[in-house]
Amino acid sequence: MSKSQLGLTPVEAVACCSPLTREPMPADAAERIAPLLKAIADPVRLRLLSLVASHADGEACVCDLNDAFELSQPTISHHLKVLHDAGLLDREKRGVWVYYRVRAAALADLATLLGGVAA
Amino acid sequence: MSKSQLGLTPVEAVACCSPLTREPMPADAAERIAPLLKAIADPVRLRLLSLVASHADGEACVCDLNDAFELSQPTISHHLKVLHDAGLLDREKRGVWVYYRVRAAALADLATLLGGVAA
DNA sequence: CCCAGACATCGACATCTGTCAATATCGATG
DNA sequence: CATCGATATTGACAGATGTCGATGTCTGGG
Repeated sequence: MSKSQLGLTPVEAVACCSPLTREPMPADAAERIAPLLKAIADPVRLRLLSLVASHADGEACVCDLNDAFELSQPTISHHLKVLHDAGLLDREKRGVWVYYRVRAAALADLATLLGGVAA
Repeated sequence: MSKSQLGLTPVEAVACCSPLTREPMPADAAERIAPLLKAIADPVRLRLLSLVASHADGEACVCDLNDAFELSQPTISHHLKVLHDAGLLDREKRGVWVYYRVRAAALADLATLLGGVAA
């Protein structure tokens, strides 16, 4: 609970604090952005993103991705799903194989946003 | 386990895959970066970072930060510790009060790195 | 020297997360 | 249509994470 609800007069606001020079990130924006960051805040998923982006034509099939890690196939599939659900990877099935592609715009937006916080 | 350990000759490499056009992020880099992303992948910590950066002189005292959330003081203290341990916030005690300041360079590095993944 | 206030640490708890083995689904092929 | 290979889904489990109340540690003032 905030001190301002204790019936103090405004004048009693303590002197330790500096004023705001701009509006901080609103709570709803933070709630919207945090899941995207959670999606990439894992070493395996970071490498998956980078690996997909490093393939010719910007796309990679799952069999390539599986072989790049010492992890079970379901685990890689799970990480790909997390990235896809977050909107960071596009998914396309062609015949037996599934190809993933990086949504560059989404990543770029995140990068811009981070730069903006530091300003 | 990778297919290449099953005794297949190299020629049998399946045809579903496209080649790499650049080196993907190395595992050790991913292990180093992921903790930084984990640190900011939380709505409260995102708002804390933004709130500190939005204060005059780029610093804010904890009392200001506590009042901005409907969370207990230990919880805010915990989040500040996470950000500080990650190297994203500097901490300075002046008298009774503690002031936090954003390490802009660290955030900028992260932003650059994200932009680089999409490339 | 003791007290009050600012902040951190501790211990506990519910929830979320990463991982695997087992199994299901789906498309090509004989 | 029976089967095989490529991916996805499910269920289970250990460990990490966010939150709180209680308590500890400083620092300045009486």
